[in-house]
Amino acid sequence: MTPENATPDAPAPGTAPDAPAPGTAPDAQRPGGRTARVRAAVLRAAEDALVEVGFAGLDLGDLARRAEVGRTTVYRRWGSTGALMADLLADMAEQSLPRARTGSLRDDLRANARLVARTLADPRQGALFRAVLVAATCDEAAAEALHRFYLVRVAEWAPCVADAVERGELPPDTDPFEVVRAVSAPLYYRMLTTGDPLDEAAADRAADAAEAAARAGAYRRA
Amino acid sequence: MTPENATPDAPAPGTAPDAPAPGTAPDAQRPGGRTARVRAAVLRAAEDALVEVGFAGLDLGDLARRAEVGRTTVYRRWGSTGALMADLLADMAEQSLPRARTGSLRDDLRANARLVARTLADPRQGALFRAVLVAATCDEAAAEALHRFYLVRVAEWAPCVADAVERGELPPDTDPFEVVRAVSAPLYYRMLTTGDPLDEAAADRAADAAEAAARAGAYRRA
DNA sequence: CCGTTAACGGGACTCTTGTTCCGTTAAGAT
DNA sequence: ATCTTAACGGAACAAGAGTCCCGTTAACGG
Repeated sequence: MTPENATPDAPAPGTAPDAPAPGTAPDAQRPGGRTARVRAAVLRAAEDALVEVGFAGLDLGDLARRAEVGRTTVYRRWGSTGALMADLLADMAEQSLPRARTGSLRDDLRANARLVARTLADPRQGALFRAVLVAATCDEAAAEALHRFYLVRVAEWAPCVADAVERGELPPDTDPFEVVRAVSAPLYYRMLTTGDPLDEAAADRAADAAEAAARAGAYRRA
Repeated sequence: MTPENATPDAPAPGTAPDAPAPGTAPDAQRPGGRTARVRAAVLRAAEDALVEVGFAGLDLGDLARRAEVGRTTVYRRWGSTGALMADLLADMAEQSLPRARTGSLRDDLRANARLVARTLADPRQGALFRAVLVAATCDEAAAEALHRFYLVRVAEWAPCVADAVERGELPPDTDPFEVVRAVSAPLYYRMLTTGDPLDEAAADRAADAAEAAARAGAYRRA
């Protein structure tokens, strides 16, 4: 993500050397300094470009210019915008913020809802998330990366719900993942299908609705 | 939508004649027979193409070939894929199915949830909806058309909730639109962020959760 | 039925996107 | 320090998307 402090051993996705001869060595090539620097610069440029022109307007040639990298390099290493998005999502998944621990289900869910709403409402982050969602509907690899990304995020917050179950606030067979998803869902739906703003009121309503439904047992397993 | 039985007076969106001279007549040109036929053929072709290659892979030249229409015509009348999607969405908005009237809030909401789930799970309809959502995040005109589309759909089902309020099943100041949206939201969220199937169980859970939250007063106004 | 002109359609043209070729640079091993 | 070669980058090339020009077709008004 960030240019310099990227993990230097970050491996490119499924990439073959220049001439992918049929009998080449299996894997693990040369991920050191320069390669990592190029990757970081391109991913950073991709973020900028996504915010400005969205996924549909993404052009690998333009990316190369922004990242001050050879056009050929970008085409060779990622090949398609979808593959690049998958790589970017893998990078994003490593930056989840830690969940809240207020001790109250209501406040934990509200904290989550407000975080999501703030993220989606933020000009840069919001545009980035929309672009990434778009990419996932266009490219299979990006879709898988996106699913992993949300799995990581939801798993981070699920313990809030599990703790509430433990405390007896919710039915014992409540599915924590479903409750966390129920908090985000209305916010994403609103962003996509209406032009209404994602303010704190909307966030709190989403959290409270999820909590009420969970208490009523709407998210019990099987 | 369908090739032949399209309304013959369907107007193209904001379109100027071949040479948009500054002092031309205001509007309402010549929407008769041929024009309407071309529009229907192109919109139909657009649906097919969206299902096959998605919004990102949409190419106006290819559309012209599919619709057996001059390439120039497509570029002139719509100009961009976004404008074409806006036109397609306006067309789709006229085809809402009527809401359920079971007399029970629970069954009405379940009927709505199952309809949404079936639509999104359908190979053709689902792909079309995903493509349209993508278009809305890429193009301002398409976004507005999409908002109108969902407003129409939600308004069709809102009376189910209003009737339940009338019957005393829900708090009197419940916002019917928000309840209807709460039914769809988890289904869209699931489609986008996980690979899980949209089956009847998921639909029923979405409906029941929305109902429980509504009963608890989570969707009261102000 | 006839005239006017909005709208259509073919073909040439341009500019952008993506690929290929090959020489250059620097990572990693000895 | 030196060698090997993975990975980078420039330039030429091919393919395709979008635009322009201008002749043709068919709505709509009289």
